[in-house]
Amino acid sequence: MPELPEVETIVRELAARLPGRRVTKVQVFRRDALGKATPRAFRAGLMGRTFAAVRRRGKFLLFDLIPAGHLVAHLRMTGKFTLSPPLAAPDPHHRVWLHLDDGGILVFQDLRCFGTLELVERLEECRGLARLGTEPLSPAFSVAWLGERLSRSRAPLKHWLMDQTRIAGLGNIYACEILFGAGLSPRRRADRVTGAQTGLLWKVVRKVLGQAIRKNGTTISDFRRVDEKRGEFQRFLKVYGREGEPCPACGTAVRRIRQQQRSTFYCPACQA
DNA sequence: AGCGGAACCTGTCGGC
DNA sequence: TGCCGACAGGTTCCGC
Repeated sequence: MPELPEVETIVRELAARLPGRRVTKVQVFRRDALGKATPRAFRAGLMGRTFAAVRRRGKFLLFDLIPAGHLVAHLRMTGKFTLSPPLAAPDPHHRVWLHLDDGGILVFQDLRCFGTLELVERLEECRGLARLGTEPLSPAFSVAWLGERLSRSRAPLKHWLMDQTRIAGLGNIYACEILFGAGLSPRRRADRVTGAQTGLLWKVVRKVLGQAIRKNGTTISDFRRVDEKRGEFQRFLKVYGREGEPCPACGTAVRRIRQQQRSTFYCPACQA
C-alpha cells in the first residue's frame, strides 16, 4: 500500500499531533504485528514513554521516545495509523492501541497483518532500516550518484527502482509513474541508461515524489490518512492501473506486464 | 547478479 | 447464488 509519499503524509500528520503525548496504556489485539517480540515486552517498553518526534526513513515510520528508545513501524500493504478519540471496542482490523495521556488512542490497524511494529533502544538494532539505501529527496541523491549506481547494475529499471537497498521508498505505483515520466521502458537495463536519460530520470524521481506528497499520496483502494481522509494523487496517475486506456501523451493503449510478480503499467510507444 | 516462486494474511472483484 | 482464481500500494527467503 503505502510508498514514500503516503508514509510521508502519515508522518507529517502524526508529527503535528503526537510529540509530547505520553503512552498510558498499551493493548495488543493481534501479536503478529510485533514480530518475535512478546506483547508483554512490547507493553513494558512503551508504557510511560513520551513521543518526542515522528520521522520517516524509506517506507518506515520512526517514533522517537523519551527518555529513550524508538518505535519502528512498517505499514507494508495495508497498515494504517489513525488518532482516535476513546473507543468502546476495537474494530476487526485493529491490531494495537496506544492510549495517550490526552485521552486519545494511536490506533495501528492492518487488514492483511503484514505490517510490523518494532521497539528498539537504538535504531542500529533494526535490520530493515540498516539495509536501506539513499533517500531520493535528500542531497545524497544526486545525478552523479544515480549514474554511477545505474552503471553497475544490469537489472531491469523497474526492478532497480523498487530495490530499497539502492533508493529507499519507491514502490510499484511510483516506479511505474517515474518510468513513464522519464520515457524509459521498465525493462531497460539499468546500465544502458544514457547520461542525458539519467539526468531526466533524476529530475522525474524528485518531481513525481514531490507532487505526490503535495497531494497527500495516492489512494487506490484503502490508503487513508491519519484523519481517514484520502490522498488525491490517484487523479494524476498517468499509467498505473490504466491498462488499455490511452496514453495521455500519445494515445497508444497503456500495456500491463508482469515483472517480479508485480504488475507494471507503461506506454509501449513513449517508453523505450 | 538476477530471476522465478513461494510465503506471510485477508479481502474484493470478475468470470463462469 | 456460489465457487474459484486472480489480484492487491511490500518484503524476505530459497533455489537455480
